[in-house]
Amino acid sequence: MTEEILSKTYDFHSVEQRLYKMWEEKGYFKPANDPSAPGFDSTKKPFVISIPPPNVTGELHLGHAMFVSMEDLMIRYNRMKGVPTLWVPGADHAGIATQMLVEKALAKEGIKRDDIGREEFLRRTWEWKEKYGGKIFNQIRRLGASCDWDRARFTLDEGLSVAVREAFVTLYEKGLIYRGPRMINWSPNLRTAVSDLEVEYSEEPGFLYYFKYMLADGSGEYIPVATTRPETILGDTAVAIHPEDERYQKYLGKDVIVPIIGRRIPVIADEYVDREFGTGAVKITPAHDPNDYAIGQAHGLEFINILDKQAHINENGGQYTGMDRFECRKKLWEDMRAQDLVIKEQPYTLNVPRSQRGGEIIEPMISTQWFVKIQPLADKALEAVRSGETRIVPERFTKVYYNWLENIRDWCISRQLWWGHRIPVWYCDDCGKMTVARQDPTECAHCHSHKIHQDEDVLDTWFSSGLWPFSTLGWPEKTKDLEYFYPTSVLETGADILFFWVARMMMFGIEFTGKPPFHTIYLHGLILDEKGQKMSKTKGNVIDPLVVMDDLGTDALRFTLLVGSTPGKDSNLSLKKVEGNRNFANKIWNAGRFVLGTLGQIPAKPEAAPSWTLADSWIWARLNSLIGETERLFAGYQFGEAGRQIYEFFWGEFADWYLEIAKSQINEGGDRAYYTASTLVRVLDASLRLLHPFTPFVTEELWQALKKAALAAGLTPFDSHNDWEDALIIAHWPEACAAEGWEEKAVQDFSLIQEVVRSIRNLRAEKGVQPAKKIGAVIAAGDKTALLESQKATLCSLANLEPAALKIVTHPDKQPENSVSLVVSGLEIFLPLADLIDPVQEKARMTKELADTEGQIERLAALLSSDFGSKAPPQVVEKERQRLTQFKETAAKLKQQLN
RNA sequence: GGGCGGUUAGCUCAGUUGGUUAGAGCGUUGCGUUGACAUCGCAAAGGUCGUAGGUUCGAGUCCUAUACCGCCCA
Repeated sequence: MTEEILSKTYDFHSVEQRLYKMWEEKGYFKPANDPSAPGFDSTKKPFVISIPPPNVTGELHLGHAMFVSMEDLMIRYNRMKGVPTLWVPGADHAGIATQMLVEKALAKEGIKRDDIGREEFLRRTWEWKEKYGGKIFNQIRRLGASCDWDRARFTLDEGLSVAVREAFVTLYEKGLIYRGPRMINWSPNLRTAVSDLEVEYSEEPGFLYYFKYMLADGSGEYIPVATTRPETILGDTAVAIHPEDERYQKYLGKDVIVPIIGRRIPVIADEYVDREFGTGAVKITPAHDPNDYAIGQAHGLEFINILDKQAHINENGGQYTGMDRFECRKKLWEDMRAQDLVIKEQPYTLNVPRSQRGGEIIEPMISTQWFVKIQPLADKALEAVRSGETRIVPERFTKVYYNWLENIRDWCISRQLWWGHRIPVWYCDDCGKMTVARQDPTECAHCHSHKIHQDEDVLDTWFSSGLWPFSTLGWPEKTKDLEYFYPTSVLETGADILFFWVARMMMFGIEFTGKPPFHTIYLHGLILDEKGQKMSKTKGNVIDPLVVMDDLGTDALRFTLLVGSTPGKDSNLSLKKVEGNRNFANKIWNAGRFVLGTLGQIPAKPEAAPSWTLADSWIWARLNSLIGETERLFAGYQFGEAGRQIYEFFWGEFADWYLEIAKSQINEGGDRAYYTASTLVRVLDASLRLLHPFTPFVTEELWQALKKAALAAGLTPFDSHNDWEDALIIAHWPEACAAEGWEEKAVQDFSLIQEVVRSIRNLRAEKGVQPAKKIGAVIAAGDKTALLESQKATLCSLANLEPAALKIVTHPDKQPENSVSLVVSGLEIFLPLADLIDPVQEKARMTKELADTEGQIERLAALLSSDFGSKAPPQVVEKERQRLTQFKETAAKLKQQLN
């Protein structure tokens, strides 16, 4: 008897938090083989994942839910396989995002960050972090993440800050970090530089402005020039033409006059100029356009910066000084029109650079910043993937990775923010030289002056994230964790941060540890809404994972995310799907409830050795083949497909068929009941093990009940040589039993029984036989007579036949009277339903069936006599030959009945 | 401009070494409920796998071209 009464539907509310607490308290999230614990075995290869650190002040979204589900699946799978696993959690300080958040909060109090100063601002940001920083961790816990919380790290932790210092100084010492004025992307609102990656380009309607560049010689002649950004005219230092452009040859070497402000600038020739674009002559603004910057350098032009930090016109803008950039655009153009310098404006689609954060228009500017000389690092990161040391899944992203690293540009790492790792460089007020140090210096390394001050800037957040896989394990210290757990195993994250994060970890990992930080990069796609659109607050189509978990359960959400897509592909999520998987969780629950219920109805011990029914053998064979398939799919990172197959097996085979048959087998009592229960327990156990990485909560809860009841009944788990473990989370992953040779036949035989049952059900439904009404049947089974005879009980219960009226014969003496006949895979089934049937209709049905069958015969005969017969592999041909034979039998029987 | 992905049932998607009548869930239709589950069961309808060529005994699957949608890079 089972003591436990399980609720009729699975109540995830009462389960999830309790189980999570239990797992954590029992230490299951910690590595089974810990280098700091006694009995450590350094020869065991661990499985390690570093979590993609979410923003410390962030809120859980589906992207998080996706990676947590995926990583937890891999971790749980490996843990169950007995591999020591470590999943390192943590959070990212997210410089820009967090600073913006805090500034916004301050703004509500009417405070600007400059009002309170750096120190106070940082104090308040830490306060904010302490207050809200734990939130995201708790939300990740709700997803069931089995990470080792004791090892949780934060990018601004002391240890990680040491790592950042070490990395910066090392790179500096190797000459891979430099400081200097370069063309960078400036975010006027944030008043900081951002990297190339943090700029997004959007196509927007605008104008191409045509105007006159008057010659300086007073001839009244002009060169027509077009631009999309007239305000940059203020910073023009040349007009360029193509060297072979005959239209403008005559102006080469002459000077022209910058409109309004009157500066004399040269006309130069450069191959870069596109003769087809605009007028064929272009203005050159070396300080505010990346292409012009290159030309400016090549031709030794003057670089005139016309913008200040807020993108207002600076003192170089003459009468426009102090004006906003867009205001200046208008005003300048009006003034030029007044002076008859304007030719025309033409509608034009612009490619506008916008900030990834906030969306404001980014200005290319020259600014003194810190850079990483990236090519040497990129080369090594390329090589690691080319050599196969690190593999990218799905493979097609390999090309994207190559492409980016092959064309990479130096990385601007300084940010004019306060929240972040301050650049470890001190400037001497006396000798002017720099001191770059791991420890805060008290004096200048060159002249020993004490008048030094630290660089005001902080590092790009991704600089510290790039160190994540090893900084979290203790680097640069040679900790035991680092030694044992590094390199990590799989890096799992969204395909959208391949460049931002993954590539940078690869570069830094190899540079600082000599090893790529992981052997596999697994990328998942974006989660879109059910129509395939990006979720956004403005569109109002955001699905909040916390709400979904509240409404439908964590397992349902996880299963949906895991099974909903294939590697690297975006997937559309709809609540309908999650609902479907909530139903699946409930199905698991109720199948479990049924199995538990049977355990009270069986004898304490069997009397004889087991004799298995066809159904027992069938479900066992199917289970074993499922285990093998799952193994194969997991090895190829095909988690979604694995989940789908387990789902199909559990619902479509175990619950729909085996459970139904088990009911009558249990009713037989005695050994039959005992061994049926034992099969139920073992198949359920294995299923729960296979499902656990996908749906950890419902499986654990049910498994605990199963274990208790099975122990009471003296039944073993799936692997009968093992005892029941303490918890499913650490239970052994099932291994398929070696095939013994009977499996194929059992599956084939059972399929035939299924077909017979289905066709009887079908005909009953079609003819409107009362579902509760038991009917009789005569089955002429030929060489399958013995098989059918042995499955009489099953047939009766599944097709609702009257046992006394079911006759299995080899051949019918004559067609039973008043019966309707069915022909299934060479068998003839006669059902006494004549009174329900219109003979004309019946004849039409059979005629059609015969025609179909003969069509198949024709098709197969043609196929077999074609080149297929001689060139296709023998097994394939044989398979078709058998089908042909069966169709012929069927046709013969149909003909006989029609006569 | 370059690259990648998608196009399979009304909808959302599976379908990884090419094997011959293409699968699931949802939705639709009909029937069904006194102990596993109505968050359910049984059954049915529904697809020339974007288009055009090609390779092959055989193509949803490989190749070429093309259309449309989406993404990335410039």
